[in-house]
Amino acid sequence: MKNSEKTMEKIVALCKNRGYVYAGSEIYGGLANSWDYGPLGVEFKNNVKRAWWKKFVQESPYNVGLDSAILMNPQVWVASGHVGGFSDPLMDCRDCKTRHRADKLIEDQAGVSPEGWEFDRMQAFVKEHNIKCPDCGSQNFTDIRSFNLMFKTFQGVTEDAKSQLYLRPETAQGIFVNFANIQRTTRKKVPFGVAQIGKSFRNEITPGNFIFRIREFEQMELEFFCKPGTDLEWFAYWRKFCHDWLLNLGLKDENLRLRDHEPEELSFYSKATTDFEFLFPFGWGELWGVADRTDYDLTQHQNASGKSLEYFDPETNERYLPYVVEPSLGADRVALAFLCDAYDEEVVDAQKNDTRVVLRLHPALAPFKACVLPLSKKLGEQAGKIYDTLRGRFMVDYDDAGSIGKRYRRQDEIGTPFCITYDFDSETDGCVTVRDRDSMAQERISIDSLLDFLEKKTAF
RNA sequence: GCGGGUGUAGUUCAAUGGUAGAAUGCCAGCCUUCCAAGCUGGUUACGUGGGUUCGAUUCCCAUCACCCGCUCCA
Repeated sequence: MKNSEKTMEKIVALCKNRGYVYAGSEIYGGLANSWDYGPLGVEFKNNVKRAWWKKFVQESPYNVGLDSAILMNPQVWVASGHVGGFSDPLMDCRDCKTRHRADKLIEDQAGVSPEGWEFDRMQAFVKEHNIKCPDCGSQNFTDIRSFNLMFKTFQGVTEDAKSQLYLRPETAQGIFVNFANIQRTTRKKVPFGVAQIGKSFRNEITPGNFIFRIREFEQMELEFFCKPGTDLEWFAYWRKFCHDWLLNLGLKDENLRLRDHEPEELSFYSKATTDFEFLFPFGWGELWGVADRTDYDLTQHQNASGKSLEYFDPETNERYLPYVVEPSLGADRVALAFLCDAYDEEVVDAQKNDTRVVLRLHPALAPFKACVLPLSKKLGEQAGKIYDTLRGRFMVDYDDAGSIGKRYRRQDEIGTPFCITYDFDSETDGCVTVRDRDSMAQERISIDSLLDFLEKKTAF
């Protein structure tokens, strides 16, 4: 099908109807932009995470894993810059109803950098210098409001300010504060990396687009520590590594673009950044940010904590703060990208207006690797034995309801790569028919070789 | 959060100031020897809370959610 025929409505509907993703808290009227992964969704997302972990940790000679706490000492967020800098000064134009960042308007129109200013000062400046709405020219702005993107919560049963904490807005800081622990205990030498998968929370001003921008989301981050001066080489290395990972899992290159940030676009801590963007039905959206963060984070934490985070290089007898290359991927986003990329409607018979919906997921990502189908309900007992055997090693489904064609279609729609049909000859010849989701080709193979077959076909 | 629109079975759509119908899906049974078959039966809805009214799914208000813009960046 054409990209233009793919719509979010279709994909969201499939997700809801088949048990990939449901609206959160639905029986209570829902909760804005919260989504629950259903039985199929959790398998799928786990497969995405597993595929990432395998490439970035298990198979990597450089990297080790970590699972740090969501709640951290609040000083972490002061040092990282999130408490001060993670809130945007926003004001709305009362006339044309557009929203703007006050600091950007000041910079654009007055040529003054308001970095570090209090909101009151910015607001006074906007009035004094006749800053205008860039859309309609009006000066009729609302007051500047602060939108701190961090979720606040409390530790302990009393809700006083002393025990106020934040839910982490990124997993990266858990890695930075553990840098010395990990280096010492693993005896890793620079260059090495620390990978982490976990939930993060941001009070996004405007979430939306299904699971693309949600307030509670999951990140898959790698912080790769290297010697200063080698950082740009490693940046290029990980940029390609990430690209290959996406392509090997079947993401179409034509729906992907790598956008290198212009120098003026770079974050204050970053020396180089590449955004991996995917062409969603709603447009290009960022999937993966690969950034050279220099020694910004380790410097901040070393200064704020007073603990040395320097690395001693035994080969050169030097001490230095490593530079960091950070490929940071949104798990929900990349899962959505795989879903959108895989979604297909194939016309089977144009005259009968017959189309089948196929989710062409990489077999390693598909929730079910196979579905066992008895050709007739009378064959249920024997087919059930095959199902029991396969279940021990793979996520497999079983379906005996309806015609065989209908059952194939059901599996196509949820992305199951193989259907295994037990028929009236199976008892005598010890073979079953394996039907391929994408080609619809059928192959007769022996029951004994099914495990090996699936092992080979669904590996990543 | 602001402005505009929407809200009836799982889904797609009806009707109505006197409590709702269809198609499809789903479940069960019969039938069926490899690509949405057929027959029979069954299941399921007025987002939530107020108000007006003898009575509201229908009118009004609020709230919640969704869609489109503003904003963002994993």
